[in-house]
Amino acid sequence: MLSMSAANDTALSPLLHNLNPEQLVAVTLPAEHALILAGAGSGKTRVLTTRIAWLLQNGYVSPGGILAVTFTNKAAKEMKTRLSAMLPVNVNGMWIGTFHGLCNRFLRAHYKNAGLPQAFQILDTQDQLSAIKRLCKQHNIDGERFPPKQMGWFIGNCKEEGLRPKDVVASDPDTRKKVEIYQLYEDQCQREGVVDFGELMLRSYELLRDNTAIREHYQRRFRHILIDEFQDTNKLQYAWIKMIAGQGSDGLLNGGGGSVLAVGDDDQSIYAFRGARVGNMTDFVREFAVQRQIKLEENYRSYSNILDSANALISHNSRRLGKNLRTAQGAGEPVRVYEAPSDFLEAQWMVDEMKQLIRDDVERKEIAVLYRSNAQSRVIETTLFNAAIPYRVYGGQRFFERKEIKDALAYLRILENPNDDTSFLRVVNFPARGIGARSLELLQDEAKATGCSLHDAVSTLTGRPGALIAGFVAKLDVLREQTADKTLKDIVTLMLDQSGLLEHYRNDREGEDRIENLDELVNAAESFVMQEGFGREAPGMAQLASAPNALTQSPASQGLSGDALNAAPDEFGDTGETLSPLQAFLTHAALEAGDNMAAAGQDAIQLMTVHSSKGLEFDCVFITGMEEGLFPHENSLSDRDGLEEERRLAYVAITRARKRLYLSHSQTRMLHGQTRFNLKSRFFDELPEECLKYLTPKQQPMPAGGGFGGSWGNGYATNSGAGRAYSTGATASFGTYSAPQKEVARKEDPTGLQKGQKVFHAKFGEGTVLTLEGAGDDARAQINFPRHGTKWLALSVAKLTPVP
DNA sequence: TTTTACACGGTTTTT
DNA sequence: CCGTGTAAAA
Repeated sequence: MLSMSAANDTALSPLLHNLNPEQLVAVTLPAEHALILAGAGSGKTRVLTTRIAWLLQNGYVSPGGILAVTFTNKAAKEMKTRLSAMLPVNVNGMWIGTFHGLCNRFLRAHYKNAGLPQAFQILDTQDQLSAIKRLCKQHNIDGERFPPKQMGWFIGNCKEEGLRPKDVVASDPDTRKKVEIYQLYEDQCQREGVVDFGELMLRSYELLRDNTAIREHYQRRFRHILIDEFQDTNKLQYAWIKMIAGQGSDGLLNGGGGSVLAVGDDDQSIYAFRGARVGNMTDFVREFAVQRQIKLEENYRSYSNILDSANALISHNSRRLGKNLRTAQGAGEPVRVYEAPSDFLEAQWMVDEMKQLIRDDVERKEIAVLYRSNAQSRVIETTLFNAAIPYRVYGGQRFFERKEIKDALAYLRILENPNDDTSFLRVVNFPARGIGARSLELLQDEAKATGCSLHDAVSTLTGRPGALIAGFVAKLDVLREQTADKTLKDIVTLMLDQSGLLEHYRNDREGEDRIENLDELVNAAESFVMQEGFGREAPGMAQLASAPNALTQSPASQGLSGDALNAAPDEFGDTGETLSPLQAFLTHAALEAGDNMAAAGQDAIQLMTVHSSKGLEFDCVFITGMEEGLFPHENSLSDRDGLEEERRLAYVAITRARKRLYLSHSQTRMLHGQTRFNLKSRFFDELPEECLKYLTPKQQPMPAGGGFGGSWGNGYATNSGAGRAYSTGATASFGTYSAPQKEVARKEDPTGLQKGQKVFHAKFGEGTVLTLEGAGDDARAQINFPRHGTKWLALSVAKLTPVP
């Protein structure tokens, strides 16, 4: 069995059926470091899961020897589901999860070594921000010079770079102050027993780095490490992987670590803005001395007109690892290009087109609208709404992030940890109890002076404010007693009642939705208990140990005695320490903010940003707002890396489509209350003509000497004009999409400038006008200066000379 | 303490 | 245009 070759396996194992040659190679790789370049729609997830199943089935590794890391909970869940469909294995016991989820698991198991309380709570971004705000107020830090948001960003970045306050090189006073705040923040978190997302990663990394026994244990244990979406890893995550794989240039390598299989696609790297480093892919190849790179280029998703367009577009990027998608499917339909006079009419056209598609029996959920920025969804939503077409928007507020849910969670957290000051302050006066800012200031001063938590400082306060806060604390203490041996569901119910949250919203005329959500929280608690099997078996780490024969029916199970599943927790004596259901639930809430889709219509048009479309696919895709300044976004135009990321974004968008792809752009667009004139995106020029079909007459290319890019109707320039057309909703009268654009006499702009015109600026030199905005004194122009990038200039201030 | 007014800023996002 | 957040008034 063990000596069986891959070829024989193919014949015998149904696992390997229907894999193409490259996929088969990837799945059956020997135990060595490897990089898989998996193009869009090339069956990446399938390869990853089949690889794990294959390793397990052939007894090359036990379930405990696998470490599989993803970025999103969704991806982790998908992997688990597919894996358990292939093999009778207890996937919940396996180390398959997100970076943060796995770090959490790791830190819980070794909380003592990590210097954390067993029940540490996790701060999400909101919590982190309010913690920083509180800290700044406490220490009289100028919120103007050091905005809390930026501080959060600064702290997060430091952690991603693996830098503690002492490690940050601060040359200027501003940075020194920031580092000081960073240190204060760290102290505060430590004191309150909370960690933010960055801390989960960094603390895990440091523990591995500094504790030889633990490091070597995990290096021995994880024989196969699989990383999904490798192009999205940041510096710290890569360092973490090196550490756990026993592969590093920092003297901590011992060669005994497992094999790393990195799966990624440099062309789909779209998260540089949040710290992702595509460079990790090349670093990985170098530092791990990777011998095998496998390219998965066979695309099973799209027809070739779509694929060729994507290939042509992305070929304009430099510094690629090099990859070209191909398909066995035919050319398919051409990519349709549409130019609208206004964003509103663009939406109108799109809705008309959708109606036709729906008439042709395309399911609504197979139609997706992609846009670069969220602001664009508004017009589309209203148009769809008016047409009574069901739709759903991705990326709204998520369940555990809603205000009322966060309030409820804060109460629960205080029950668990009375020293959680963030949660304390959040709900001490909500619902209102007559505890004002003044009283809280006194309390905070007292706590600061004594160095204790707000909860512990309460007894020192006197007078009416003191009594009120003491009352609040007493109430919670009673509630803590009451809930001590209750089920999670009962705890939540009791809390909702005793805190007065439910009553508060019952008295609120508009509180119905909130009550509904709070009810949903009770349900969530109940189903969480069911899912995790609390009350029957020991939770958390113990669950891991309770699955020695996970592969019960597998022929390989005989080879699994002395399984790493058992070894891990036992060796460190952590199995006895388990999280209470409430603690586990709170962790779950922080780590999985829940569904971020709007209420699920059964069959609805899908609306989302290009970013959130990654990993999804649809029969028909509309990519809207393909305009200069929007896509590529103006903020990304200044440097080449920015532009290349925009191009990858467009590549991701295009490769979402299976059968039919529409690209549309509009001459005018309402943005920030002003009508903007946009040129069509440069990306159009990078697509192969033979794959395209113009639904509107093609714009004239911009003459080399500057000049004028296309025409726009002045009639759409005013708000009222667009507004009127909008409210009539007279779809029949919008015959614009087949009719050629009216050639409107070009009115001389009062500023004397036109788009595409070359101008001269004393400082920036010669440039081209990209966008004109506003009028009179507010008039601004976006100008691209080849030497200095793209600038926004106020025309009333900047001295510009037109160049012929 | 709650309500109302004005200023400000506005890519992309997961954990 | 439109939501957020802080400052002033009821």
